[in-house]
Amino acid sequence: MTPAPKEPQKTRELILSTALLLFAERGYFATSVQDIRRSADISIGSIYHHFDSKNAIARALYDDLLSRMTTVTQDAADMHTATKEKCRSIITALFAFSESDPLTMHFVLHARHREFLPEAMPICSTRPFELMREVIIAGIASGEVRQLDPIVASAVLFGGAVRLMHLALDGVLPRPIATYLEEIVETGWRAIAA
Amino acid sequence: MTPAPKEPQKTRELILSTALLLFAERGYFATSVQDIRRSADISIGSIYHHFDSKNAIARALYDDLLSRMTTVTQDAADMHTATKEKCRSIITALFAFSESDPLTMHFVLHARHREFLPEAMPICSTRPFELMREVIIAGIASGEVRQLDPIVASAVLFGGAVRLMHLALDGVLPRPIATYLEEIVETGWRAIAA
DNA sequence: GTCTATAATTTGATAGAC
DNA sequence: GTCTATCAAATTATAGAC
Repeated sequence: MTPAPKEPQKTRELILSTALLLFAERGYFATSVQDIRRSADISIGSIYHHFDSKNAIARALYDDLLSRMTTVTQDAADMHTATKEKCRSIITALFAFSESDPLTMHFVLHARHREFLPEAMPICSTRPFELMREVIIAGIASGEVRQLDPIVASAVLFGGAVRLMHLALDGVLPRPIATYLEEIVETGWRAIAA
Repeated sequence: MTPAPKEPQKTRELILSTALLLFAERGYFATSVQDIRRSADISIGSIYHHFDSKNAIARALYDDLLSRMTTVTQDAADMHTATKEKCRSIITALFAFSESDPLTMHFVLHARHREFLPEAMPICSTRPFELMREVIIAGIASGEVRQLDPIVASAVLFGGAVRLMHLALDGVLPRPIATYLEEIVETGWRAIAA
């Protein structure tokens, strides 16, 4: 049978979504290009037509997810003026993200990006995590947050939330992560509130 | 020149320490048995004499580090009776561990063990992390800790500390991790104290 | 733009001498 | 217990027809 020519953009998307699924499930190194080919039901040639290498697929995924996470975090912070509300909003957005797109969040939180993208910064030095620290620093400046090392304050408040997301993605949370939202925000905030 | 026969235990240790170094540096999949051979300056045959497979090396490392972390955590908790002191003691021990043996801690915190040890539990379900939750649960029962979901309380207190260890291992902490000890314990405790 | 076929390497692992 | 030599399979990537 003749191969049905598909729209080019669709194939590219298919490769990316298939790769994300497999990378999240087994990790980058345990996923071969053959695995992607098989799962997506396309040919090796097609994959290499759209991407230079397996690494380029991971890079495209990484760039995309980082820009999406940055947008989500930035928008969440911009929705409010009070520091506590900014923090709640960010955590809400992250929890929502991790429920609506668990594969992407899994790839963000669990993948050792530097193992296959050597020039990638540690995830905690990327823009979304910087934004969280900036919110805390502004909160300290305005007197809403205690005089703490911003690194410590971030670690407790957002680190606690991130930890919950890890647990959720590992499948060891008894309830949906959204149900922990209020408690984690209130508990974390109590730690750092002025 | 004739190969100098070494004590068997020494070779085994050498293989393990070399593998730990490489696994921590590049990850399990990015490290080949050839890499281990080259780094340890021994032969392939010697490696396969001591271990059945590359996987068996990782398993041995994993079992060892888990039992050491369990001992450290258990001992730290047993040194005190008050919940806050137990928590401080555990975090102190973990920080010390991560400074005295950063490679092992890196392997614990960063490695995606389930990628290469399919039957391994998520790291947060292992004994050391269970112990931390048990301390919190006992603290709630005794009235030292507020009536919180123990998962949330653990995430904020110990998750904050674990987050700092991640930052330290990623090399983005400006000061030695030990200098953050007091602040992270006091801040985390404030979140969950009754 | 998609395909099949295959090249070039590298991988984990084994055999057998010493 | 350590070594060298080697295997079979899998890997990433390319070539070239359609």
